[in-house]
Amino acid sequence: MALPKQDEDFPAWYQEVVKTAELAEPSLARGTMVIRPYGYAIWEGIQRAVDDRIKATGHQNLYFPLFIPSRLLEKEAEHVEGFAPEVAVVTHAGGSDLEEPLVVRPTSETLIWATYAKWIQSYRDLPLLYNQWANVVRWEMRPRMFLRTTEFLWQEGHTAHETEQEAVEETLRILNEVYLDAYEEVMAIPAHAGRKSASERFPGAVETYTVEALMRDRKSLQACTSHYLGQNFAKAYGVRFLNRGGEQEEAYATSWGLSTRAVGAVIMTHGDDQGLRLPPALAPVQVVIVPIFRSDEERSRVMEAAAKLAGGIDARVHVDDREERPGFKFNHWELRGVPVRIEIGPRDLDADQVTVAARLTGEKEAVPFGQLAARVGALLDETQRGLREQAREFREAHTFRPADLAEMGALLKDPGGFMLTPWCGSEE
RNA sequence: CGGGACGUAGCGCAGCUUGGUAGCGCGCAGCGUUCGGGACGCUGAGGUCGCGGGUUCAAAUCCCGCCGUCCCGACCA
Repeated sequence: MALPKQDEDFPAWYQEVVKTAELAEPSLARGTMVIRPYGYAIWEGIQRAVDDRIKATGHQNLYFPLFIPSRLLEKEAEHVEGFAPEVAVVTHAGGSDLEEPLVVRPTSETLIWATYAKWIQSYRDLPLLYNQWANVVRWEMRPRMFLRTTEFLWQEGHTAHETEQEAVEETLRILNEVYLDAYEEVMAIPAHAGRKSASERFPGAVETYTVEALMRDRKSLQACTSHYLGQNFAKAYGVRFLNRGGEQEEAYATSWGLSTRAVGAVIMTHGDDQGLRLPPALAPVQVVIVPIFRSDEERSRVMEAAAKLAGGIDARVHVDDREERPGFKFNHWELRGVPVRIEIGPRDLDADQVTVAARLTGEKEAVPFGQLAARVGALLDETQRGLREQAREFREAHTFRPADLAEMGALLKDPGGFMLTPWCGSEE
C-alpha cells in the first residue's frame, strides 16, 4: 500500500508511483509500455504546451512515415554510425523477404532531408519550419518507464535555412522559447539550458543544446535537445538551392525533440513520499471534490451541493462519487497529484463552508461558499509557483558552482559541457 | 553486452535445504455493519508453480538448457 520512501530507494519509488497512480505499465514486448489514460492525459498536457509554442514561433505540423529504406540511413556517415546499434529493421513482410530492408525510424532526419531535396530549389523556398508528432523506436539496453522505452512518443522539428546564422538562431529559439518556457511555465521545472560536450553530441550535429533538469534523486535528466546540424544533412541528401548571389549552396539544418520522457521529469521533479504532485497547468484534474456522508438523506444533500460548487469553479474539476470511504479517496487523489481537494460533508454544509486541502503543503482550511472560487483559483496559482520554487531551491542546493567545477577540472573533458552533480553526472 | 538479484493467483510473498493434497496477505465478487485520513465480519471466485527437456512410482522442490523481469555500469529523447 505505502510507497517506498524516496530517500531509501528512489528507483523503487519511481516505479511504484508510475504503476499505482496508473500512469503506465510494462507491455509484452521488452522495453515497451502501455500508457494508461491518466498518464496519457499528462502527456497530452505537455503536448499542448509544446505544440502551442512550436506554432507560436512560426512552425507547422506535418507527418512523415514510420519506415525508412535502409539505404537512405547510410548516407550520413556519423548519423548511421551513431544510430546503427539501436535501430530495428524490418527484413520480412508480406510473406517474403524484402528486397530492401526497412528501418523503423529512430529519428527522421534522413527521410525528411531526402524529401526536402525535392522541395527546396531556391532561397525563396526557405526557410522550411516543420514539426511532426510521432513515435520512434530505439533498441536501448536498459529500458525504464517513460525515461527510456524501446518505443517512445515525441515531437521532432526539422527546419531548413538559408544561412548558418538563421539556423543557429532557430536552434536557440526552440531551446529557449519552446522548451525552456514549457518546462518552466507549464511543468514548473526550473532547468539549465546548455551545450552538450562533443562526446554527447547528436550523431551528425555540429552542436547539440539541451535542457537539463535536476531530479529529486539529485541526478540530472536530459529533458530535450535542440541541434544545429550545419550543412551535414543537406550534403548527404543533396539539398541545394540557388542563393541570393545566384550560386548553388547547401541548406542549413536544425532538428529538435521532446519526448514522453518529459512525463518522467514531472514525476521525478515534484513527486514526494505521498506520490505525484502535478503542477496545476498540467494536471488533468486540478480540483477533486470528495463528498462525505452517511445516510441517504445526507448523501443527496451533499451531492447536490457538490455539483453546484463544481459548476462554480473555473478549473478542471472532478467529483469523486464512488462508494468508498473518504480516507481512501484522499490517498487516491494525493497519489495522483491533484493540486486541490475539496471535502464537503454535513458539518460543512451546516456552516456554509467547505474544507479545502492543498497538495503542495498538505494543509487544510475552511472556506465559505462565497469565497470558494476565488480561493481555489489562488491556491492553483500558489501551487504552480510553489512547486517551481521548491524545485528551484532543491536545484540550487545541489548544483555545483563554477568555483566547485574549477576544482574538479580533471572531470571536465570539454569546457562546453556542463554537469549539475559531478559525483553522479547525467543520469539520462 | 558485463556484474548482481529474482520468476509460485491481478499485486506482494512463503513453501524448495530434506520430492508426496499449492498456501498467506492485499486486491476481486456477494451480503451485512461502517463512512470527516487507506474500515470490519461472514461467504466465495481465482493457479499449465516463467518455458522446454531430464531424473523419479511421484517434481513448485533435484539436474540441464532457454526465456523474461529488476538493480548497478557503458549507450541513449
